[in-house]
Amino acid sequence: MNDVAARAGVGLKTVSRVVNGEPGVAPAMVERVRAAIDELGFRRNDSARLLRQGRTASIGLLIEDLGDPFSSQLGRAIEDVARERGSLVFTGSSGEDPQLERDLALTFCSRRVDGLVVIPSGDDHRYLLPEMDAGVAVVFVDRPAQQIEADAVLTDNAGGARQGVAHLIRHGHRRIGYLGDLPRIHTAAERLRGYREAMAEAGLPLDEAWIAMGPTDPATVIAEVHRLTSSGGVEPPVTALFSGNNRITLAVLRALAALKQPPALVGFDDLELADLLTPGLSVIAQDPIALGRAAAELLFQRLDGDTAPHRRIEFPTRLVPRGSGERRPSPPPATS
Amino acid sequence: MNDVAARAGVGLKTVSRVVNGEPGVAPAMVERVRAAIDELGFRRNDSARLLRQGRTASIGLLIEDLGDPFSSQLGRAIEDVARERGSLVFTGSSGEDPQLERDLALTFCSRRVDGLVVIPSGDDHRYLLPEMDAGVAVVFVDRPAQQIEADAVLTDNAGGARQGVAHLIRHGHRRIGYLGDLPRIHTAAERLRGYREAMAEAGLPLDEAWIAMGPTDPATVIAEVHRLTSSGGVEPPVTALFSGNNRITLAVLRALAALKQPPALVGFDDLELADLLTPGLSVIAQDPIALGRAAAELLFQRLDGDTAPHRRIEFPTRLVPRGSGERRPSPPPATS
DNA sequence: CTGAAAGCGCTTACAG
DNA sequence: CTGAAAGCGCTTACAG
Repeated sequence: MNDVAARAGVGLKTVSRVVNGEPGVAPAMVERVRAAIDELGFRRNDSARLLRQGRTASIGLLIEDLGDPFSSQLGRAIEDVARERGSLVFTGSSGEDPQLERDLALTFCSRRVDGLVVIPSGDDHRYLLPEMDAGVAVVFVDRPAQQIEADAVLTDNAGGARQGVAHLIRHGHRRIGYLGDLPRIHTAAERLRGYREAMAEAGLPLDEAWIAMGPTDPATVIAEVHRLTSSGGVEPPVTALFSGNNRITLAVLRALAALKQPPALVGFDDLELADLLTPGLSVIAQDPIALGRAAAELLFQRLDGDTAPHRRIEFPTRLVPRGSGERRPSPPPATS
Repeated sequence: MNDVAARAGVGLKTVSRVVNGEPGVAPAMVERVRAAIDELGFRRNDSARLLRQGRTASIGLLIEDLGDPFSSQLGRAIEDVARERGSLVFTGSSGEDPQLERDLALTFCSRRVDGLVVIPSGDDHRYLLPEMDAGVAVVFVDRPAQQIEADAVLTDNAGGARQGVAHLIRHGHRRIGYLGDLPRIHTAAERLRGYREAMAEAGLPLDEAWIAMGPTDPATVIAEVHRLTSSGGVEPPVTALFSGNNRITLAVLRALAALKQPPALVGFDDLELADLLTPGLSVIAQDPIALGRAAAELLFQRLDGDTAPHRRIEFPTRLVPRGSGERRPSPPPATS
């Protein structure tokens, strides 16, 4: 900018005015400055500008894995809102690692992002308190903050699981297996709660052996499916399964493909090809785009000065019956 | 930092030394500065630091749609490399809109990102020349730059399509339909070329009516599938289809689900549930993670000062036979 | 309508 | 081992 001013033979402030389209500059001056800008190929350095203005017009998005469809659709929605608000977004994948989540969050804060949208992995977010006190707006999505009070945009996880399990019960199932993620993950715990509630509401007994909360790698999930559905495992086998997230559902589908009489199945989270399977996959769908939009809008509301108490927004789920969840129970092999 | 210096009763530079862990500070001083930092809750402002250092330790990632699995997996790979290099990444979805691509790219450049990784939508990237001259490193992925010379990391699109179509020919097909994206998109044009080459190599005649390059919304694709495969459309109907990308493949699968005698199908790009369909979906798979890694690594090589001529890296595709592409031709309805 | 001075929060290049 | 001065590229608050 200095160079432009020198070249045009004007003051620095005049260049600044022209660059920012501020009024009150003589047309001849504007012309001279414009020419100098073109000759020098000048472009305003927004980082310097924002440093002086005391904000960065950027937000940080902390997700589990950018490569996961749920996260990336949520991210896209946030990106869109940010653009409407003239903000740029930094993304960072924590890979379900609390330490990495913390490092990334603090790195973003060191860059002085205006705000943070986070799908948390960790179970203690007190490390964010100093940052929030310093004025960084923070909104949690998909899972709430732990150990601190903060805005949260969530799916009704318990309600969704209850809805899915009730659907299976309505189709005649009494022994229903549940495959979920580690219970330390909030969504996993909530969904398990929904399963228990649905069973209790229907007055059905529940055998703890029907519940598998654990690592969700395909091998483990497949082994659990076998334990739940074939003789040699739980006795009598379950006639239906509820799977707690899309990764688990994928593994369950692969396990069921090998069975002659597969149990009924409802999965939490929709999958792209779910309607093209035989039978179609019945799911409890959540809406990552709605979650992302709501989170970003809440964040910008806070940045606009909204200091109302922390909000907790909850989105309902949607049951999508496609076949797999409407299969009737087959009599247990032992009795047939 | 000024406040910390005042509080600790030391010079600004001493605080800077402690904060950055530079050697040569008396232990007692370090202690005093540390204490002041804790009391004030001070955190270094990296944006200011980087402004002084003349770089931003951030790169821009310009993709078509963060919500698309191909883009987001590629993005995740770039994120990982960037983290290894101490860089943060801004993401922006251009939504296949050249104007938006340009706006986003220039916005990133105004923030003075060190480099740009771009999956281009537009057909003229001369707007980037001034930025590249100013020192911004740019690497194109998935599609090459247009009208300018630049580094590019690509998939062997023509080779992949040729491989897929040859696979169909090997299984007895002679009339093969091709459903692709708009030919102005580089990958679409290349894949069509591969189709033509495979047909020519096999000495098969090719009817231009077998080719549908156009909008890829589901309704249009489904209509084209009907035109190609049912009587009343091309005569005689094709016995196999090659679909040019994952979005098209999805629509084709939905159209085929309604047919009693579906044609064989090979799709470009893999899909998550492809192996669970009946029959399994045969695909030409590309590797978004390898593309992303290679692009990011090339970018950082450039940032490290590598000034070798522009490079063009091409990754091979992989044919994954799963059933749909191995179906033999059924005799055309007219002859049966 | 125009511009010189001070400052955003840091680091660089020096001097002591 | 320590720190005062200048500067990164802009804007803010003023004075003319």
